[in-house]
Amino acid sequence: MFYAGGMNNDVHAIVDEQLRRARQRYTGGRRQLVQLLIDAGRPVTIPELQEIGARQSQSSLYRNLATLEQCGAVRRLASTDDVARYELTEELSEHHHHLLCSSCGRLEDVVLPPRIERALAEAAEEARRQTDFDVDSHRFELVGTCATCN
Amino acid sequence: MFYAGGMNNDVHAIVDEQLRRARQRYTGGRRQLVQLLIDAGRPVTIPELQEIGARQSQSSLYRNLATLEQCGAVRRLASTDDVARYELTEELSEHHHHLLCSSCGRLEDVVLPPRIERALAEAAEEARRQTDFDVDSHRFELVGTCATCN
DNA sequence: CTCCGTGCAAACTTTTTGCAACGGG
DNA sequence: CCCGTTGCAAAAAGTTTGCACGGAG
Repeated sequence: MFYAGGMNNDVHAIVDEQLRRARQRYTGGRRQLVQLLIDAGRPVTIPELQEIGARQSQSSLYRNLATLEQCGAVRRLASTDDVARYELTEELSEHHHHLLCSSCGRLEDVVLPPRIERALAEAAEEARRQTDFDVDSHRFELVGTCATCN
Repeated sequence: MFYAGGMNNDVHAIVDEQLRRARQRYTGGRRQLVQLLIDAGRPVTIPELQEIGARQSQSSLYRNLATLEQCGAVRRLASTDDVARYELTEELSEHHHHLLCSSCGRLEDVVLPPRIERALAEAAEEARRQTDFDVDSHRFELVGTCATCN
C-alpha cells in the first residue's frame, strides 16, 4: 500500500534532503531521532524520547529537534501540561489530527475519513472569511481522557 | 440581544456562585481579573494582564487564575510560544473557536455559523468512534499569521 | 584543517510554593 | 479570632546557551 511520504524507507531520504537544503548534516543522532518519531506514531516529549532509547544529551535533543523543525521535518506542539511534544511533519507522515487528554496532556494521532476532512476544510474556508488573520491551515482536536487516565 | 451567559452583568454573578460552590471568595482581585478577561475578548497571557492593569502580584495572578480554573470560570490554554493564555469558559462567554498566529502564539476568538458548527460536531462524532479516548469535546483552530506579524 | 555537532554545566524563562502579614466574615 | 488571600522571595520545571572537545568532510 502506498501513501505519499508514508513509507518509512523514504522518510530518511527526505529528511536527508531537507537537511541538506538547510546546509546541515543527517547525523546518527538526528537519524535515530527521526526513527524514534516514526516508531512512536504520536507526538512525544523529550523525557519520552529518552525513555524509548534516545542516546544523546538532553541539550542535543533540544538542538536536534530545533534543527529538524527548521528544515521542515519535525513539528513542535504545545499541550496542556507545559511539556513540548514533537512529531514528524505531514510531509513525512500521514495527514492526521490529534486526540488530547485533558488530564495528562498526552496526544494521539487520529486519521479521519475523506468525507469528514472535506467538511473540516469547508469549515476552515468559511471561518477564514470572518477574520483578518492570514489563515493557512487548520487543526481539529478531540479533547477527552486517555486510556491511562481513565 | 440575548445569548446564554453572554451578558456581562450576569458573568460576575455566575462566577460568584461558582466560587461559592468551591468554598472560595470572590475577592476584588478575582473580580477584576474576570472583568479584564471579559474586556480582552480573547485569551490573554499573564504579562498581558499586567499591561492592561491587573493590580496584583504575579503569584496572585497565577493563584487566582488557577482558582478560577478549578471552579469552572476560566480555561487555561497552551499556545505555540510557551506562555499560558487564559479565557473565560464557554459557560460565561459565547461558544467559539480560535485563530492561532503561528508566528507569535497570539490567539483570537472566532464564532462560526451554525451550519459549520454542525459539520464540526459531526466530524467529532465520527472521530470519536475511531479511538479508545473518552472524548468529551472538540477544538477547531485556524492557524495563520496575525495582523501584527504580517 | 576547518567547521559542525556534541556533552556538560550554567543561565534563563515561566510557573509554583513557603512564609509571614493582612483582612473580611 | 479564624482562615482564606496576598505579596515577596525562593524554588522548581522546562528550555536555551556558552564553551571546549571531538569527529566528519
